[in-house]
Amino acid sequence: MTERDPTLMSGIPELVVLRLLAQREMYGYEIARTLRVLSADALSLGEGVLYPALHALEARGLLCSRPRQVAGRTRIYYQLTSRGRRRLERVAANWRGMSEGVERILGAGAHE
Amino acid sequence: MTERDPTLMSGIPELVVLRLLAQREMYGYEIARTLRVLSADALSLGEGVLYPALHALEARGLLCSRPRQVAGRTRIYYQLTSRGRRRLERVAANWRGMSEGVERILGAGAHE
DNA sequence: TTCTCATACCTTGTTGCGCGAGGTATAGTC
DNA sequence: GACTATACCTCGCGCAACAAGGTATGAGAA
Repeated sequence: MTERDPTLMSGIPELVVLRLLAQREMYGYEIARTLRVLSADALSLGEGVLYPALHALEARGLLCSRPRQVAGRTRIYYQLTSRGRRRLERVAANWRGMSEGVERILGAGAHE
Repeated sequence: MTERDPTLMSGIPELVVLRLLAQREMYGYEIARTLRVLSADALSLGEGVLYPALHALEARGLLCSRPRQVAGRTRIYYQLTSRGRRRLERVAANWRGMSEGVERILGAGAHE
């Protein structure tokens, strides 16, 4: 199955989740917290976004998970698969292209 | 009626259209062309995106339009209203926040 | 004890947006 | 007479983001 592109927009949850997990294994709640901290609240994925996203990503074979008991609580740790790593490169490149495009539009007209 | 935020994502068509029209009056086909050129094809809104977007923006009072006959063809020129101008500031600020957030995530981990 | 807060997971339903695929019409060129 | 560029439009699909809800544990305060 060929991986579809997010055509143009969005896919930010996918992008940032893949990016964080590219560094180290993390569990859902931790991802949410890290995202909030790193982005200074500019990016805060609600749990209604995050968890479904994680499940979808795993179903697509981009992540794999394993549960772990820590202090009586269940955490589900996710890590990137090799497919996930390749996917990250794609969506990151995509983001950059789009982002630069927008910046050019926003910056245009300086020569008025 | 209070203007809703695009919560987190997207709204790029709205953003770039408002931004272009902030500079000068333009018609739909011209907007599409300009977008393609300025962004070096990174941003190309299909007509199935652009025209509905223009209509929606006008319906929300952010644009106003006037038809003009040029060389036997009808062009519909759009320009920003003052509400549109205010809206542009909002969505542009929004974009920057979001964009910087993403960049921080993408750039994170350099200290590994 | 009970209350509340932080941790940690989850699902359901709605909505709106981006998009592809189509459709109309004129002007000019080959 | 066909083809391209200009110039507008609509319908309908799919999906992703979101809000709002739900479960359960552990720790500390009241």
